[in-house]
Amino acid sequence: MGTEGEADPRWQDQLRARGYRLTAQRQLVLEAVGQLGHATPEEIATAVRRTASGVNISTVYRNLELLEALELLQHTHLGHGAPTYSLASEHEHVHLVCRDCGRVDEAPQDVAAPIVQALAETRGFQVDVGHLAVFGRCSTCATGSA
Amino acid sequence: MGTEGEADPRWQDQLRARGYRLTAQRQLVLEAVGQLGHATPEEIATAVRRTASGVNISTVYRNLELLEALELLQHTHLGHGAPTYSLASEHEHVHLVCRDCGRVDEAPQDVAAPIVQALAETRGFQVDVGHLAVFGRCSTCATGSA
DNA sequence: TTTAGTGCAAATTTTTTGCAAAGTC
DNA sequence: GACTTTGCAAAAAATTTGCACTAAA
Repeated sequence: MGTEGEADPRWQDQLRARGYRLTAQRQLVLEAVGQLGHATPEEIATAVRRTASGVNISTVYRNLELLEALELLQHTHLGHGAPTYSLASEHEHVHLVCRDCGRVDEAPQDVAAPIVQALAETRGFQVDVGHLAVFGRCSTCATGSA
Repeated sequence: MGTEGEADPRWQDQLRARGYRLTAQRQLVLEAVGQLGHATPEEIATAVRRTASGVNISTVYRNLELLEALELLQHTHLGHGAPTYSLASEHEHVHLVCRDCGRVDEAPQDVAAPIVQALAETRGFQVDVGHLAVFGRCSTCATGSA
């Protein structure tokens, strides 16, 4: 593992190869997602604006959609209505969402191997591990109460 | 397994015991959720209105919230922004969401047993199996294309 | 009768869209 | 220069809230 919060350096070529253009906003959105980890569009917009003021929220939305279509990003529904985005290259893990404190932790994808295999064998269902969100209570909250 | 689309018959007492009242709208919402399976607030409202015209969407929202607080219902985030509700008593299964056709299938919770155990042991994380949504491609979509 | 619940309409919040101006290739 | 992308403002969706009225207990 060497990539921490960094997207595949060739993403700019991927963009151009498909006729899209490289813009500052796009770079910033991708960077912000890489740095933030799991972030909602709103959070991403805020982060982006810390660098370049005046980047519009709709631009963030449009770029998140584009970057996801290019498979540079992926989104998962972790909390309530808020979708959270992260780099596709970092998505090879399982999300652990604590329903009490709301914190999002990560676990290596091999913990999911048994369920992946079981579903593939019994029903031919191909699990997208990067999208796997597991809800429950983290150790901190579990020991704290009940 | 005997309960299909039916809530615990004592739910009315549970309501009253906590000082809430039994209303037609509440009954209808609970029934609709039981019949629909995985349904968004909008779908539930539509279903309810087939029986009693004129039930307001905000009433549906308020009752979903209440019934969930009473643990008669539970919601999960399966698709995009839409939370889907189902009876708590039927929630003892894993949701399989196909990212191509969008269909939601169910698998018995034991397929999740290994991951539940692994997370409990390695990190003390208590998985809420009823909330587990697994994304991927169903057998139909998987064989159809690539 | 007392207090909770409903309907309705208005306010929020979140996301999308149209279009002229600015930017990239 | 041609064609994308952006910013802005307005439009849509999706939820939530305030309040007078209705209804359950």
